[in-house]
Amino acid sequence: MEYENLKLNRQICHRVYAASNGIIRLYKNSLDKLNLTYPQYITMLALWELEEANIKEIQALSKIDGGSLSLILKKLEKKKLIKIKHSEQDKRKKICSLTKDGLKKKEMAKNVPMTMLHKIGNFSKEEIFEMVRLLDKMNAKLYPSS
Amino acid sequence: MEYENLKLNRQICHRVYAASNGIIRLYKNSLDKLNLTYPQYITMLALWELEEANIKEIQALSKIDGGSLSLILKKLEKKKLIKIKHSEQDKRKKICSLTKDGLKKKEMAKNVPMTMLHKIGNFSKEEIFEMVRLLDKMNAKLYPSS
DNA sequence: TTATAATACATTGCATGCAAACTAAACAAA
DNA sequence: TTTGTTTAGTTTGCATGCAATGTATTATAA
Repeated sequence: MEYENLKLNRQICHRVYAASNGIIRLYKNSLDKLNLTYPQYITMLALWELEEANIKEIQALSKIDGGSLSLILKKLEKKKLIKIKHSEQDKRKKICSLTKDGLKKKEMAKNVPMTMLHKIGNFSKEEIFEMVRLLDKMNAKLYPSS
Repeated sequence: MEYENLKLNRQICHRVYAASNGIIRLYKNSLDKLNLTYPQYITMLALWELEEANIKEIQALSKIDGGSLSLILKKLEKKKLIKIKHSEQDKRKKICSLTKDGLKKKEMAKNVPMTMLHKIGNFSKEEIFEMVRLLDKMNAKLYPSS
């Protein structure tokens, strides 16, 4: 059939799209308790890991685009979870770091990943490993820089 | 380490999120030529498949939420790709169907799926099959109704 | 039959996602 | 040094994504 490839159940892309939206929706319960949206949570994950970083570094790790990140960081600053200061060496750069509250939130978020992993399905270790491998292969193509 | 699970490279969810955004960005080139955004394209895929359907049916197949879909369908109607009429049997329902232009666009979109599949990586048939299986397992949990 | 609940959509408010345009600072070449 | 260019971030405009609210319309229970 000429149009067979256009059927939705043939689309990997649509599955990823649906999964991503579904996962974010599922996170909402846990993240509401932390007073974080999903992209804000991803940004905090990056900062909990880097501790101190400029925006470009956060962008590279979080894979959130600069425009969105700019706004997200401002909101996190307003929530007093992070501090933003200008770099002395390079005044174009801004350096983000955690506040005490931001670090405290890390403790509160400790169990979120495991909770979520269970919620998205009963995957075996092998399945998770394979899923990670396949998604990494895809993301390597989608984000050539990183 | 207590916080090891919070590292971004441990997150399946973040990989899916990054992949979804990356894929949509990648689609843009192809979809610009069709004058469709990604969600509009997904909606058209659903209608090319269903030919005629009410909003709830489109929602079930496309997995786009009702609020967004409502607006997307209006835009597709404005582009003269679809027609929207009220159901006679049940006046709450709206029936969407393709116009000639909408059907013509199907022909123009014919090769988009294959083009995109190549762009997201060199996956073997087995890898694609496994990816589909794993994503379907996840989406079954995320969209229990469908 | 009438009050009540459920259903199908529409609308609203807020938070991205993203391309494009813009600003300021650092670099590089002539 | 002066000019042109790259880099780091910001801002803007448009299109979702989504929960919550609102509105008809239909189905149901008393």
